[in-house]
Amino acid sequence: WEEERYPEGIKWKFLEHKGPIFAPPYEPLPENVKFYYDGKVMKLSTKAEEVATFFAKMLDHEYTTKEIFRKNFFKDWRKEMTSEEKSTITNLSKCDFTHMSQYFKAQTEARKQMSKEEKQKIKEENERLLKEYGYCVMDNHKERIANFKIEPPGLFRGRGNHPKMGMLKRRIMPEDIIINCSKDSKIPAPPPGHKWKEVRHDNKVTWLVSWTENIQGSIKYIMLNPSSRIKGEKDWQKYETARRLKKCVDKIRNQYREDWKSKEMKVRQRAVALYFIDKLALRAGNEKEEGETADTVGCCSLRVEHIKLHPELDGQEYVVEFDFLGKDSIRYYNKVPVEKRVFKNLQLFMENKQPEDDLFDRLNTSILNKHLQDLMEGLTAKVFRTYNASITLQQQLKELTNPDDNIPAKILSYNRANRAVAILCNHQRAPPKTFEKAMMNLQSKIDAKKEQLADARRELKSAKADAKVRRDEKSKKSVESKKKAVQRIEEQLMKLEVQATDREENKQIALGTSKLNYLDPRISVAWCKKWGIPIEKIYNKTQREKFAWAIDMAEEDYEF
DNA sequence: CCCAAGACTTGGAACAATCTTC
DNA sequence: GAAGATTGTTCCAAGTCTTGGG
Repeated sequence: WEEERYPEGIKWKFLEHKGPIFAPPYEPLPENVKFYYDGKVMKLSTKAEEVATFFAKMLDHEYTTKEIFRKNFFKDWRKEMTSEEKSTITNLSKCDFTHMSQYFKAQTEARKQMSKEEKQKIKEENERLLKEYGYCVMDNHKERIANFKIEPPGLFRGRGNHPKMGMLKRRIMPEDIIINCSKDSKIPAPPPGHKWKEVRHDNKVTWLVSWTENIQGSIKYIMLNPSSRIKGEKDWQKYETARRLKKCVDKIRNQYREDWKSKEMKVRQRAVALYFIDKLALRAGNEKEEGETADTVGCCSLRVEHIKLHPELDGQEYVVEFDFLGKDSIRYYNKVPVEKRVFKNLQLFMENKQPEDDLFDRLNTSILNKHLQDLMEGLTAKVFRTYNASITLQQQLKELTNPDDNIPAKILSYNRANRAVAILCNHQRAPPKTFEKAMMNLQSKIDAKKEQLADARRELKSAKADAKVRRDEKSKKSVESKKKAVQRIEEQLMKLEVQATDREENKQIALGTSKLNYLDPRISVAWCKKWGIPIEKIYNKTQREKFAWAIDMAEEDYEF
C-alpha cells in the first residue's frame, strides 16, 4: 500500500461505501409480560416501554442501585412518557421491572438453546450484512470497515463515577447521519422514507459516516478497520516517530534536568511533568469539563491531593507516592524514588496550596506539547509512552530470552516482557471471576502430571533392571519406549508449570492494550524470526491482519 | 492567545465463538 | 455432546492532539 503519496492532508481520492446499518426497530413486549407500578399492573406506551426495557435488562447490574444512575434514568425516562404515565409514575422505587427482566433472561436462554440450523441461519445473515455493508472502496482497495453498525439506543454507562450514568442514549436516525464519500462514487441510499442529514465529500478526513451523540454532544464516526492501508500507514508512522525520539531522548532528558533549575516557574513545572511522563509513562492529562465526566487526571492535570511526599520511606530517600484515578477511572498507585531536585521542586509547587489545587498550575498539555514540538518535530507527550513501551519490550526480550529454552518457555519470556510494559503503562484488569478456581484446576492438573511422571519413572527403572537381567531385544526396546514416555511427560509437566506461572503473574494485568497500541510490532516479528517462534503464537488472526505491514517488513535483525 | 469542535487513538469489559474435558 | 474454560471479537467510552475561528 505504499504506492502513491498524497499531497499534505489529502487522505484519499476515491471513497465508496454503502452507509451504516441502523439498529433494529423496537419490538414491543408480548401482552403477557407485565410492568407493575406500586404493585399494580400498568400498560406502558411503546416509547415508555422501550426505555423501561433498557433498565430491566440491566436490573442485575450494580449500576441500577446507584443513586446517580437511577436519578438520571428516571429523569430521561419521564421525558418519554405520555402525560398520564408521567402523572402516575412519580417514584422509581415503586416500579417493578422484574417480570420484564425475567422475560429477557428467558429469551437469552432460548437463544442459547437454539438448534444448529437456527444458529447457522443467523450466522449466514450476519455474513450477508458484513459482505454488503462491512466493506468500502478507498482508492484502489477494498477495505474492511471497523464499526459499520450504528450504536443502538440504551442507557449510558460511564466508567467510574460518571455524573451522566443512566442517561438515555437516544436512537440514531438517518436524519442524524452525515455521509462522507467521493463525488464520483455511488452515494449510499438512505432507508426508504428517510434522508441523510448531509452528504459531503471531504477527502481530508478518513471517516465514512458520522453523527452527534446526545450524552456528551460529541461526534461519533465510522472508520476503517486496523488492517486497512490508511490505519496501517498511520500506525507505522507512529512507531517511526517514537524511533526518532530514541535518537534524541538523551538530549531531551539532559534538557529537562537542566530546566529543573530554571528561574521560571513555568519551565520548572514543565520539566518535572515531562520527567514523570518519561519515567512513569503517564498520560498527558488534558483539562476536562467539570461535572461532564468522571473525575480523572493525567500528568498535567494532577492535583496536590494526588501525591504525597516522603523525604524518606522504607529506607529510600525522596519518595513520591502517587494515588489518582487515570483514564477509565483506573487507579494509578505507585511509590517512586525521585531525584532530590524533583522532590524539592514538588515541595515548592505544593506550597500554600489546597489539596484540590492543580499541582502544575502554570502548565497544561498545550504548553507542554508546544515545547516538545520545538525539541523534535512531531513530538507530543504520548510519543514517550510509545517509545518507552517499545524500548522496554526490546530490552526485556533481550534480557529474558534464554536460547536453550523450548518454545513454551520462550513464549513465557515474551509474555513477561509484554507484562513489564503493561505494568509500566498501568494496564490493569479486574481479576477474572473464575480466576481462583481456574488456578486450582491447573494446580491439580500439575499434581496429577507429577504423579504420572513418578509412575513413568518407576516403570522405566524396572524396565531397565529387567533389561539388565534378560539382555534381549524386546526388553531393550521396552526401555527405550519407557524413556521416551518419561521425556514426554516431563515436557508436558513443564508446559503446565509455565502456564501456571504465566497466569498467576497475569492476574491483574491486561496485556492486550500494550500489544495492540504501544509495542512496535516489528520488534515482536523480529524476535519470532530470530528464535524460530511461529508468529501465530504471538499474534492471533486479527492481530496479524493489523500488523501485516510489520510482518512483511521486519527481518530478524530489526532494531527499534 | 483561548476555546470549542473535530478527528483520531487508546481502553477495559461484555459478549460470542471455539476448544477442552468429562 | 453438554458444560465449563479459554480465546477472540465487538462494543463503545474516554483519552490525545489538531484545527479553526474569535
